[in-house]
Amino acid sequence: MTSGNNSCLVEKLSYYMDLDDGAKGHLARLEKDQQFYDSQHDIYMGSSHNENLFVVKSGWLYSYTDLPDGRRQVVSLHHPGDVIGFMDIVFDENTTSLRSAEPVCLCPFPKKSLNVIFDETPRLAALLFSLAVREHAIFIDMIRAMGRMSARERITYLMLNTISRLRITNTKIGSTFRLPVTQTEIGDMLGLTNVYVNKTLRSLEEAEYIKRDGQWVTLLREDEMRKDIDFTDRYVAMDTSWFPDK
Amino acid sequence: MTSGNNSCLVEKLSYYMDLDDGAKGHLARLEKDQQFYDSQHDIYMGSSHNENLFVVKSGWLYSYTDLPDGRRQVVSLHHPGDVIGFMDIVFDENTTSLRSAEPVCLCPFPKKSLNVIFDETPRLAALLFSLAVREHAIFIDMIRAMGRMSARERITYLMLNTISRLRITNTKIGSTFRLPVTQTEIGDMLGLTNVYVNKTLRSLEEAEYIKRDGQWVTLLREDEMRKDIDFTDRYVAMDTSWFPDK
DNA sequence: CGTTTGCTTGAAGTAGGTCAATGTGAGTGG
DNA sequence: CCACTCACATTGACCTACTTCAAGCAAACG
Repeated sequence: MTSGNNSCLVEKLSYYMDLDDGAKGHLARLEKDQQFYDSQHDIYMGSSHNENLFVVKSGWLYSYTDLPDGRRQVVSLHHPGDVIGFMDIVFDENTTSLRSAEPVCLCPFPKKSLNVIFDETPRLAALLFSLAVREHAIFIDMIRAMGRMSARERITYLMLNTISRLRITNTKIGSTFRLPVTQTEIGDMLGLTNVYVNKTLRSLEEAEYIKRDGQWVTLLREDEMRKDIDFTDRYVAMDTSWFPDK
Repeated sequence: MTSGNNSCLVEKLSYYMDLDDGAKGHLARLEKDQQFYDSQHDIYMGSSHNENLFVVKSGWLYSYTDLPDGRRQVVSLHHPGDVIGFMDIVFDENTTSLRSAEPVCLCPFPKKSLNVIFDETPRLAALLFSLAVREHAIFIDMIRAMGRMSARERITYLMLNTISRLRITNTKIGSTFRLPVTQTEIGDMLGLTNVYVNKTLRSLEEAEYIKRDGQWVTLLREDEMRKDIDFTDRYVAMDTSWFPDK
C-alpha cells in the first residue's frame, strides 16, 4: 500500500495535490509504527488525552460519544485512507472515542508535529483546512438527516453517503459495497434502534431499493434514492484554485 | 464597535491572538461596506454562488437547509462577533442558506482574499483552523443531541450552548439572556415541531428549570441542567500552544 | 382597527421505541 | 464432526413521545 515513500499520510495527501520533496520529507519523518487492533477495540476514549492522529491503512472504524445513561451516538465512520483526529488538535481532550468496527491497521502520527505544516507549507495547510471543511459539510448533511428525515430516508442517506465515499478511492465500485457494521451501529449513527433499523432495511429490500447479502449491500435504484432525499455528493473534486502557490 | 483600526474582522480575531500590523493591514484592507438587513431576510441561498464571508456586527442570524418538500433544518445560529461562511471557501456553491432572525448589520469580506492569510500569516491560518474545529465540536454535540436526546434534553442543550456562546463576548451575562428566535425556528434547529417546542418550554418552565418573559430566558438551575445532559462547554479558552510563532 | 405573525392549547394519529422471544451462522472446544 | 456458545439478525405485540390538525388568543404593525 505504501509505494516508495513508505508513508501513509504522504500517499493520502498526494492524492489531492502534488507535494514537493520538502513537504514529503516533513511528513514521512513523522510516521511511527503501524498498529493493529481487533474488531470492537477502543483505540482511544473521549475526554482522555491523546497525542496521535491516525491514518487508516485497512479496516473500518467509527468515532462515537456516549450519554451518561448509556445511549450512544456514532458521529462518523472512518475508511481506509482517512485521517482520523486532526480536528482534535485544538482541544487537549478528545471530543469522541474511537473504536474499530472490524480488524484494522493504523499509522499513528504525533499531533504536535502538525505545526510544521502550518509553518512551512501553507499549501498543505490549505489542503488540511479543505478536508476539514468537507467533513464540516458532511456534518451539516448529517444534522439535516437526523433532524428532518424519516428512518427510511436516513438509511437511504447513509447508503448514498457511504458509497460516494468509497468511490473516491475505488472508482470501479459499481453499485455494490461492503458495510461492515452491525445494525445496532447503524442505529447509533442515525439515532434509531437496532430493531427499527432492521425493519427499515427489510422494507427497503422488499421495495427493491436495495439487495442485501451478509455485509454486502447493492443499491438497485441509486438515482431514485438520490432524488428522494435530495442527496449532494460531497466527495467530488474539491476547488483548490484558491490555494497558495507553495 | 470598531475601535481605531475600523475592521470588524481584526477586532474579532484580536480577541483570540495578538496580530502584528502586517496582518492587521492585510485584513483591514479586505473589508467592504456594512450591510443592513431586516428580520427574516435571506442574505444568500444554498447552492448559489457567493463571494463574501461576513462578520456579524449586530443581530442574530441562522444558516439553514431545506428538503424538497419544505421541511427545514436550521444548522447554526450566528451571533454578533461571529464570522459566517469561511467554511464555504472550498466549495463554489454555498452548502446552506443564510437568514436574519432579526434586523442585522453585517461586514462582508471577499472569500478569495483568504489565501493571503494562509500564505503570509501561518499563525492566523492556525487560528482560523481552530475556530473551524470548535464549530466542528459543536456540530458533534448537535448530532449527539439530535440523535439520542429527548425534546426536553435538546431544548436544554440549546439553552446551555447559547448562553455559553454569549458568555465569550459578555462575561457578566449571569443566567438571563435574550433568545430572538421563534418557537418554529427552535423546532427547526432541534428537529421538532413548533407545537412540541411550545409544550416542552412550558413544561420546563412549570418544573422551574427556566423562566420566560417575551424573548428573555432565565436559567434557574443551570448546574442541574448541565449535569442532566452531560454538557461540555466548547467556548472555553482554546489551546493555542501548538500555533506557529509568526 | 384589521391583518399578520407568533404563542398556546386540546384531541387524535403515527413513526418509531421497548420488550421479549426465536432464529442463525461463525467460532471453539472436546 | 458434534455440541455449545455468542453475537447478530429477525419478528411480533404493545407502548409513547412526538406529530398533525385545528382552533383561539395576544401583541405588533401598517
